[in-house]
Amino acid sequence: MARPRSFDEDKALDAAIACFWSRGLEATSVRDLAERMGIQGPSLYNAFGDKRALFARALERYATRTMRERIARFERLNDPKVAICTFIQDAIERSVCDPHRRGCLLVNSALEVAPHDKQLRTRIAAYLDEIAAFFRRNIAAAQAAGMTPETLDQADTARLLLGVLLGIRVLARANPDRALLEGVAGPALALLDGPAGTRTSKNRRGKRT
Amino acid sequence: MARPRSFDEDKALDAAIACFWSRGLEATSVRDLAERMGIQGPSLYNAFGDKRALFARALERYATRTMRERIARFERLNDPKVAICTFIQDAIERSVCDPHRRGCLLVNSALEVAPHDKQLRTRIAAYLDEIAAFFRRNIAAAQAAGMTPETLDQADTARLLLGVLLGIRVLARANPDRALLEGVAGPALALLDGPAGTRTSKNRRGKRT
DNA sequence: GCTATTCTTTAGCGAACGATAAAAATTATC
DNA sequence: GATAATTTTTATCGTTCGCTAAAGAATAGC
Repeated sequence: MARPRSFDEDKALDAAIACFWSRGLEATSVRDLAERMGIQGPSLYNAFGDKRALFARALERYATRTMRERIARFERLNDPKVAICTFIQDAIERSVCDPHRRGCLLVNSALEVAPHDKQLRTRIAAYLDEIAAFFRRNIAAAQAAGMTPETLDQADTARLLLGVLLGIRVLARANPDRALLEGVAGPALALLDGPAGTRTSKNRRGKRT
Repeated sequence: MARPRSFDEDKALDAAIACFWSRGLEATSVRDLAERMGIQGPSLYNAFGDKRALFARALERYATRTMRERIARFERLNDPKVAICTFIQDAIERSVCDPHRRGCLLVNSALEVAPHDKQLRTRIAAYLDEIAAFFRRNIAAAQAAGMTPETLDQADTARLLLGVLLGIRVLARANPDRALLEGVAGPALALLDGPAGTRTSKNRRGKRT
């Protein structure tokens, strides 16, 4: 009953993600977006509303395709401590091998966008909370499996790991040095093993390289 | 031998700091800056060069008047562990009582500016390194005083604390909740006391509120 | 094939951007 | 008071910004 859309909305969203990821929300122009998405400006407005709404859509897609995908993938390993360590180590690996220093779109948005936009802030806080919940869930599982000391507070340790993750992402924007980033992560991940001298075959992680 | 400047350069820089702190580098216009600095656009260009050069000057002044001032003030307490804890706790306090969520200009700049500007990135990395050096210096002093376990790696623990600080600052932009931010800091600061059960009158910190 | 509906394209709106040329104003030196 | 040097002011420059009106193109229902 009407002219069909001539472009793939998901592919267009992926192009928008790439734009926002590289330059952020404010510094990305609608013209840049339209060009990378392979459409004209008015088509963008027709399909997505305005730049901010497109950003919200892009961020939601990023959360699903990147953050949630990783959480699900690492949890399928069925080793909660490995899931946590792999998640952090994966962020370090990506930071070190990221010549344009794009970092994480979610972290970038938490800093650039959250303070100035109440609606997006709520969504961003919810995404961050999903990461904290992932950490907490796996800390609890590690404790239940006797791999991590019961003395660790689940909520606070999860918060620590979230803070460490964000810190790594920020630090990497200025200085993506592996020794530095692994230095940040090391003592936090070591907490999961408990104090030296209490380690058994159950709670010792493999050597981190 | 020439017309003298009619404005105070430091007061103008303070106004520029306020602008960049609230909205970042890109989102702050030269017109905003000139107005808040109480001068006309061309006077700004005459005195500081361009927007980027003004930003560099503002950031350097911020580093001295805010970051270095706090480091010096907390180190004058002559208790290395208290200096570290107070630094982190101070950042939390400021984050919680910050209705505009301005955060820390240095952290904001590390994320917004560092990836896109090599010169500023070098400076920002150096500022962050000053913070890491503060942490390391005081960890070493705490160990020398028998207040902190020798088993802690000085460099990595300092890096962890830097990461935690940055993480707190980012997290606060989206969700400046005291329980959340203190949850991030708590397990990291507890590391300085060593494992529960090994604590003596020398290594026990006061209760954190 | 006509109509109704939606999308795409062309063209451009007014506003804000970073930056500057040129003139007026203010000082020190002589 | 004249001169030279610097700052301040006024008035823009050309560009880019987010966004949109209007016209043309493509589809489904009849």
